[in-house]
Amino acid sequence: MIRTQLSAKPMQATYNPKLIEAEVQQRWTQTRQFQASELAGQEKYYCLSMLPYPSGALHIGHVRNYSIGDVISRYQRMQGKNVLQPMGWDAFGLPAENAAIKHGVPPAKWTRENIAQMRAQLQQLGFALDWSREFATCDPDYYRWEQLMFTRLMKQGLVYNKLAEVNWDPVDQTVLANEQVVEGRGWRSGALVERREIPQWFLKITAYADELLDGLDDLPDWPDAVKIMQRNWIGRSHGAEIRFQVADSDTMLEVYSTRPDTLYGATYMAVAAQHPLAVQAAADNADIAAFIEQCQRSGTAQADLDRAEKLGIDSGFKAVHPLTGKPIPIWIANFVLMSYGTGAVMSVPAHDERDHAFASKYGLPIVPVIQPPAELELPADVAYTGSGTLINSAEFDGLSSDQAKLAMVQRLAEQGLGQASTQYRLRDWGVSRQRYWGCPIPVIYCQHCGAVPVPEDQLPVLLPEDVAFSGVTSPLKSDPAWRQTQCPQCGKPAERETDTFDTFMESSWYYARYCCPGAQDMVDERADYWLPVNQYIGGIEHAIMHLLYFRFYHKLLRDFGMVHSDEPATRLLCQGMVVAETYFRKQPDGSTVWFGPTEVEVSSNSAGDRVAVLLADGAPVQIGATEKMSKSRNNGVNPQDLVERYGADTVRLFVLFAAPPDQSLEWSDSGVEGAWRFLRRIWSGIHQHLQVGAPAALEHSALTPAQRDLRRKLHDTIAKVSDDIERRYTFNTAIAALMELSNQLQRFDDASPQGLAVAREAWSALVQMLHPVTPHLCTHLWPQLGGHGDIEHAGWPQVDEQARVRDAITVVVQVNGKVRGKLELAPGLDQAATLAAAQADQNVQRHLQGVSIRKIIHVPDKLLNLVVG
RNA sequence: GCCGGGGUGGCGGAACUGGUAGACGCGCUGGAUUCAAAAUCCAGUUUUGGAAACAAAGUGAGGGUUCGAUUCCCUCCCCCGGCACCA
Repeated sequence: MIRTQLSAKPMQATYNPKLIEAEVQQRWTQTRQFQASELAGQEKYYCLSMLPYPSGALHIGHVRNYSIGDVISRYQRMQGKNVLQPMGWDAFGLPAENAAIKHGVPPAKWTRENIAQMRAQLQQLGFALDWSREFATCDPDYYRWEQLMFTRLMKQGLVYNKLAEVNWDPVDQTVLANEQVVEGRGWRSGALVERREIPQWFLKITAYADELLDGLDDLPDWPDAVKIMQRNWIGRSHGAEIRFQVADSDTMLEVYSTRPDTLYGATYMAVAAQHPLAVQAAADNADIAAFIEQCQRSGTAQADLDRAEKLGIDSGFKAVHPLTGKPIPIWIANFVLMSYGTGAVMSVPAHDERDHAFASKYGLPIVPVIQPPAELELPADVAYTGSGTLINSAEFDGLSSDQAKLAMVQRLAEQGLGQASTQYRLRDWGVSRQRYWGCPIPVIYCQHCGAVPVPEDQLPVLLPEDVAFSGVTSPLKSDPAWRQTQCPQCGKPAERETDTFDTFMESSWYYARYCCPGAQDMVDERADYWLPVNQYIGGIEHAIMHLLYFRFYHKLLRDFGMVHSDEPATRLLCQGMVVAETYFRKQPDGSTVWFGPTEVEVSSNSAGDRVAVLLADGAPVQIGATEKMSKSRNNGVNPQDLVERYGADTVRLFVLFAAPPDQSLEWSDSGVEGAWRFLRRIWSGIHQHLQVGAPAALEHSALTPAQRDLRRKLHDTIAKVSDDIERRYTFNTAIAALMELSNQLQRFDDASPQGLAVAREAWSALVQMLHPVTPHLCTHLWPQLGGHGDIEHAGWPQVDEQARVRDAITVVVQVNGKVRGKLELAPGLDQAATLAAAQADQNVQRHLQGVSIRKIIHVPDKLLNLVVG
């Protein structure tokens, strides 16, 4: 018999995770257990968890994400697959700049120290990661390829520059992220934020809108919620472009509408404050000028704009209705955005809620043109937004909405005033950020040649790392030596682009780079072995933006011939967030300081309200919303304390057991004790089992009923756990099933040779099934139970269907839908036999007295419902 | 505001395809063990009535479909995520 290093030692009576976890992890490192290579003869399985932002310390949300990935990876490995599970760092981004401001540490140094700390924490948790492929997105050897890609996209015409709005802090003279705008004010200065237009780079994701939308149909193993959200985000709609002439002028006002059938109901137009007509109107009208200025005074966040009061002012201009020829007023409105479509809309207050509210407020006419179906009863003074029959629409009266849409578009086309059009809600991807800690955008501005991509042989454009960072101006912008260069085309002095990329750029292609560490191009042929990703796992908060950019980038890589599939990941699991309460104090300067859950104590006051005090000074802090754990809210729970107290296996087991992965989890560590007790019971149960003696060979025909019961439980459990892990992703119910098996196994007290054989089969399978969840413990126990070799390569327990056959099943008897009895019956009984058994039951008899059975519903082997009266 | 998800015992959750509501775990109560405590083990634990058998109510609120609804439909309330510069 081959004895492994671990089995040579006698088993200790008590479970000591510290000892065995360190020992097992050391062995994994020595044998490079999880280093993956491209093995042609073996089926590959690429399991990828979203890469973390190195915020400084792992929080429970990370543990949840990576524990899920690790269970799937280890399960697939036990199924015989060649598994790749890599890890890296999404290392650029705002928090490093914030830390630099707060603590005076250069972002690069802060980031790299955080990475070292978090890597150590991940290793302590025992995830089966291939560390040989690790990288940080701030490594020049990573971002150089992203710069190369961008210059290639420029040459392909998939990149362009245009003016776009940003949040401008007029006091700090800096651009703010939406997150840095709090109630309309700059988070540090407290100044009212303004919208300001600056030139920015865009990627033409809209060129792929149709493919991104239609491709969702080819992703059966992505959650519906994600696909629906992406569909709505892309927002393909079919409608018409309609041109309204501005009265007494040659100017045409072009609008897009999905409801050309309501054209006769258009009683006014609305244009954005930045629209040329608005600017023109403001030139000789102080009120309009003041209104336009007022419109500038808000941030750019869409949610805030939607919630803001809808305001407008008459521009004084009139538009000519394209079909009636009548003049209608043109208003300037704060809810129309220049960056959307044409910056102008036609308003049909009778059939659009927002237009209705606006028209009511400003006394604009409301003309109904769609008659709702007769059976619909509608409250008065409300917009009817459905379809119906046309009225008040001249010769179009009587047509249905659908017919009218076609007819109106045809008429407009004949008159040269419009045509059918398909539009998308999706906007091109703005990738410019006015920040220091990001990937430099590889563009040189030349007075003669314009914006020129940095030639490939001059890449990467390195980000200087040893800088002093004040937080107001980017070191790139303030360093003339870095900025100044020569134009690659004409050789004359020129300036570098000082903006950096949106960090979504880095996280859009990292999955491909993991496949080919050290490749001398963006990716190489090894990507063809590993891609697409078999299982992608990450937070539901990434359902739209990251996952859309990720899909988009894959299509770009495909069109450059670098990958050969249409979608980056075939299966997706979105875990719910781990959320926790937040605690804060407002500073006199208007800023907010956030405190972590370990820094405060929460209790109830005499009025029964929850109050919190800061432990450090005993003074109260405010209790904020319950939100996802984040650096900015400081509400992350560090798993380190739990790992030190209970070991990694207990922590992994508990986060998986606490809730199904797709549900959000409000953090509380009560219950960790239960996970810990369970592992201790497994340990002591096996210890006792080994003490009793050696098991005989299993003889199926010689088993007692109790022995058969245990085997049935075991094989039911194998079937359930396999299904829960592989198909349902409900690790919580898989663990519950293993607990049930363990409970029955501990009660099974049978020292006979066959009893020990059945117990040994069950303990061994239990340890195998638990291995993906608590790998250290199971790796250690496997050889004790006589398992050969690595548990990773021992396969997955097989279901013995014979063992699952039952000779009796519970059938529920209902009378009028209420449970009145439970019968233990042989399987496969027909309705008559089941009814006979039910009528023999005393309690059922009681409920059948004095009534007659009117109807019988029989679900074989499950239920008998007697409808009586 | 718009899009997506959720709401079940004291708590986390289970019930997978319309068929036993509350698996599993935490907590709590009682008991065993102990000089004592911790740990461990055993029993109980949705609410109400009852010694029990059993009965009634019960899955955010209200309504509907059905022999039967946590599950399907409608209206509403609350919570969470996203909304294009947090990642």
